[in-house]
Amino acid sequence: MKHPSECIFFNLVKAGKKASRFLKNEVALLGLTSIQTLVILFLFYQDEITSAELGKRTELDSATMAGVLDRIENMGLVARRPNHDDHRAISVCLTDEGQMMAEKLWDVAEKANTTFLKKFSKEEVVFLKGLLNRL
Amino acid sequence: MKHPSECIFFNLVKAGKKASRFLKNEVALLGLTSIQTLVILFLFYQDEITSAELGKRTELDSATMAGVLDRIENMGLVARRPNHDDHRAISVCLTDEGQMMAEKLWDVAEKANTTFLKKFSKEEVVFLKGLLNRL
DNA sequence: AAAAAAACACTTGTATGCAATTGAAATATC
DNA sequence: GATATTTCAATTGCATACAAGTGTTTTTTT
Repeated sequence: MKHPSECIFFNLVKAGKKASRFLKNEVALLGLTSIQTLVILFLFYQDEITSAELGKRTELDSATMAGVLDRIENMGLVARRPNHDDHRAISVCLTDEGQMMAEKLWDVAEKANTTFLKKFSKEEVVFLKGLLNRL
Repeated sequence: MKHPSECIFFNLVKAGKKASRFLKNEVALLGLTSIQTLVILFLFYQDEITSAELGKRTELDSATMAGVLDRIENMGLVARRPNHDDHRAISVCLTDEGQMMAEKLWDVAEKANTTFLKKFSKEEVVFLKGLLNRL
């Protein structure tokens, strides 16, 4: 390593920030952040899961998840419901408003993916995602 | 996009977090975070630069930079010195203690890079870095 | 030279990111 | 069946991330 800019940790953190900023700008009109968007997209794919399960899928720990849920719950997009199978757990559910928001977010996210990856060929995208998933 | 886990923003944010956590664990013994480490490595490569210049190189905005510098300055690793060419600016300099720390950090970072990328061939690493830099 | 615009470092406020801890409930062990 | 361990959701404390704004100094424009 001859220069810190060759450090893989720097490269990956930088790329993550760039991605987060880009998505944030795309969803800013809807009043959400990039992380709130990702949480809602995962709920849109599968609803009524526990906070722990949602945390595993989105890669958010329970401390961060609590805050994110507080905020999107206050916006009326999700609801915390008691879980009858396990009294320690909660079920996180999209409200009707949350469902409508999720549909909009899905469209925005798909377009943003395309725009963000415009310069890359399909093969490059597949290769990039494959490498990232192996980290 | 059939599943939110295919979203490039999710992939990149996740990879950035994984990288940050890995480096953080490697440098934890030295009492530093991953971002503090990267800032010191950039200073080790070129010392006595302004906060703005350091921010450009490390991709930290001035608000974040102020906090990071406060902390590593309190540890005695860097010093803020007046800039005689531009009275608005400051010069950020490694102290003697900071120099010694930087040498240790460089070694740790090099080893961590190797460990983190163990599964990947040289060609894959070059390709990955190339793709990340084009984002 | 005077006025306007830009750059520099910093602060504030809000949103993650994460280690460590808490209290309650479920599971494992004995 | 009583006890120990684990799991769940949440909180606290500290470290980024970043938009917006401040006061000071420099540069540009007129």
